[in-house]
Amino acid sequence: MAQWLNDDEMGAWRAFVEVNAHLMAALEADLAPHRLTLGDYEVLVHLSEADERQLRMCDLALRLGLSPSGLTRRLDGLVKSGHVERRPSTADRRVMLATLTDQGLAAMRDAADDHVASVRRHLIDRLDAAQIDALREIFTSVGDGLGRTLTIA
Amino acid sequence: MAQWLNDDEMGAWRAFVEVNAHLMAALEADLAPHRLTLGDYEVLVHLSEADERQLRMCDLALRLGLSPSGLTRRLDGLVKSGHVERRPSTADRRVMLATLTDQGLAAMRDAADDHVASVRRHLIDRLDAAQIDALREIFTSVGDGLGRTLTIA
DNA sequence: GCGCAACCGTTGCCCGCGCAACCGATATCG
DNA sequence: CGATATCGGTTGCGCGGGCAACGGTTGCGC
Repeated sequence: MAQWLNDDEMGAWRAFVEVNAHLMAALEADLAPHRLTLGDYEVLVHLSEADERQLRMCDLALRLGLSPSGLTRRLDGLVKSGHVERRPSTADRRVMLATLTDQGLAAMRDAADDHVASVRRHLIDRLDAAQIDALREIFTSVGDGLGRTLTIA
Repeated sequence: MAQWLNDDEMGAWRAFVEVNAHLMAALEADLAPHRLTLGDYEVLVHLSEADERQLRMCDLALRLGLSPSGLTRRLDGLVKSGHVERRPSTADRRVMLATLTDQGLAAMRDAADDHVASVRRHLIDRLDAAQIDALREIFTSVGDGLGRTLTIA
C-alpha cells in the first residue's frame, strides 16, 4: 500500500461518504410534494437564470453534468408537465433551445421556498460561519482539481 | 420567501452541489479498471470488516443505505463474479448471510491501493489538516441532523 | 464549390435502484 | 397451541441515466 489514510483523513472521508447520499435523499424527499425531482429543479434554476430563460441543450447538459441523452430524457418529463418548451434555434438548425415556460417559472418559485428551507434545515443551519466558509473552500479546491484532471486526461 | 441564502451560504451550497457528483464520478472511473463499482467496493469493505467476513442482508443494506431489493441485485453481481457467497443462516432460516470469499478479499486488497490513492488525489491531498478536520466535523454534524429527522419522522 | 470532419440532439439498449407485492420463517399474544 | 403480526429476502415493474449509433447540420480545408 503506497500511502494509507491516517485516522483524521479516514474519519473525514467516511463521514463524507456516509452522509452525502443521505443528505441528497433528504433534499429530494422534501422536494417531492412539489412534484419535482432535484434534477428537475436544477433544470428550472439554470433556465430561469439564463438569457430569455432559454439555453441550448448542450450548454444545459454541461452545466448539469449530464450526458446528452440524459438531458433529453429529463427534458421529456419537464416538457410533458409543461414546465419547459423545446424550440428549434433559427440561427443554427442543429440546436434545440430549452425554454422555461411561465408555468415552469411559477413552479420553480413555488418550490424554491421549501427547497431553500430544506437546504437550511439539513445543511446550512447546522454549520457556523467558519464551517460554511470552509465548505465552500473545500469544494472549490476539489472542483479545481477535478477540472484540471479532466482537461489533462 | 421565508429566509434566503446569503452570498456565503449560496456559494458554499453551489460549490458543494456542483463538485459532489463530479467527485464521485472521478472515484468511480478510477475504480473501473479493477472491474469494480464504487458500490461493489463498499460491499467488500463492509464484509471484510465484519466477523467471519459475513453479514446479514438487512444489516448490510442498512450500512450501505440501500433498499433490500437494491442489495439483492448488487449481490447478484458480486456472487456471479465470485467475490461473495450467499449462505443461509442455520440459526434463523429467514436470513441470508453474505460472505466474502477469498477471491473477493483479494480483489478488494488489489483495488484498495488505487482507490485510496484516488481519494487522496481528488480530495484529501487537496486539503490542509484544518480543512480535513472541518470536513469531518461538517458532515458529522449534518449526519447527526439527518439521523435525528429520520428517527423523529 | 466540395468533401470531410466536427457538432447537436435523439433513440435503442442496458444497468442500477426504489417501491410494492409476495412467500417463507419467526415472534407475540390470546 | 393456534392466530396474527412482524421480519427477511426476492421478484416484477418503472424510472433515471450512461454509452454507442444514427441522421441532420454546420464549419473547414482544399
